[in-house]
Amino acid sequence: MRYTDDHKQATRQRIIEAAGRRFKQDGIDGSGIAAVMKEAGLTNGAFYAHFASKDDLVANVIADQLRTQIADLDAVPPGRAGIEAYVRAYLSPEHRDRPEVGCPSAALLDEIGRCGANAKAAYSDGTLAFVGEVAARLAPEDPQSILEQVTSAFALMIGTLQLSRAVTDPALSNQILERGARNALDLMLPES
Amino acid sequence: MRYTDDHKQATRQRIIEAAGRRFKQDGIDGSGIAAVMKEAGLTNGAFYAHFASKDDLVANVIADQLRTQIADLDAVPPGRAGIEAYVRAYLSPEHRDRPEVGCPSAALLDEIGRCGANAKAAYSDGTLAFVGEVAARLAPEDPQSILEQVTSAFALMIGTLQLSRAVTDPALSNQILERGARNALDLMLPES
DNA sequence: TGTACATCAGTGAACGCGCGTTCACTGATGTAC
DNA sequence: TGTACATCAGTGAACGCGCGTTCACTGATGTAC
Repeated sequence: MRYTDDHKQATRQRIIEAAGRRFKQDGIDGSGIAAVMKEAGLTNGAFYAHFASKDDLVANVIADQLRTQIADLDAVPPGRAGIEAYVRAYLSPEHRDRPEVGCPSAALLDEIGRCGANAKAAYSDGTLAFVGEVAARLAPEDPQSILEQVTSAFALMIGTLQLSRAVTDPALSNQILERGARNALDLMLPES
Repeated sequence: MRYTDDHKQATRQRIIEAAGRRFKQDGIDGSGIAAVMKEAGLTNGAFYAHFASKDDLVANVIADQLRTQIADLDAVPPGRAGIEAYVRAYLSPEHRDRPEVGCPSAALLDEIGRCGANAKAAYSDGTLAFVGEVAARLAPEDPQSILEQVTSAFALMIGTLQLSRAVTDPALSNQILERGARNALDLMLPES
């Protein structure tokens, strides 16, 4: 082996993360291979040493994005208070204004719906794991009982963030976020 | 005038509607001018006699899509029963499986968030008018009182439909739709 | 320890193609006489 | 009523450009002796 064992893996991961940022900022269709590679500090030719095609990259980026989103839950304090803070941060003006470092679902969900089978499978698996993890934090003894409601609340959060990004009146945008947070929490934590 | 007064207007409208279908099916970035014009039964050269640019078309398509969505409310019976049927039709497998003739928000909202000011303004105005009309049907005496909640329920409906389109397991997809419909109705019609 | 070598991650130019846009032209139309 | 004409919606080829992808090459690396 000419290079250290994980040198190539590290480069690959760097490309995946750069692509994640670009995709979330400009859309999947709106981001070219050359731009992604430049953001990763490489030239376009190196791309095909790491991925079979752009579709292959897309599926890997989606899987990685959801893995990160799940890993970020580790920083959330256990119980309801933690989830409440998480929802408020998700539906905050800061998250709205920085899609490139935000939730992949809010930035890309309709485009993912038009992607190929691999990308959709990666999204499906990742999202199921994510809502499962949230449910486990809210009801450790029986996560299954609230899984559907957590999933539905997540759909509300995604739609709310997208709507807040598309609307031109800043006051209305903030109001949409606030109402969305209240409703998402009501769906997930009914007796609160 | 060589042609009838509204001949050119009719062609323009045909292009806008063809573009609406294509955009919702393949995305805005994923739909070329040539493909749109072909769907309208024309050749690409005629495009610039009707629109200044693709951006100009996009803004007009978004405005037209929301106008249609509002006009479609006329077919909805007044009162809660009508809205209930509307929500169930919106979150139905039929709507999920035919994005090209469905809701523009569900098909395109994250892409609209990345569009220019004109497109976002068209979306913003149209959506405000749409939720206003829904609120007027639910609370004719005081639509303002439920406007925020109707908007939030619409966000839930959009996110739910997008999620149902991205998920690969059909049973899960249907379950997401059903739960989303129940929750959307709970948000809009609290005492039902 | 020092040198020649094999490896292979990354370079950068090139491929055909479809994009958004432009433009010289066509030919069906309603009007003028 | 019939013919010549001006209008202009629509045609289709072409523009430069960036796309996804390919490939001959480079040069830094760890290994062998």
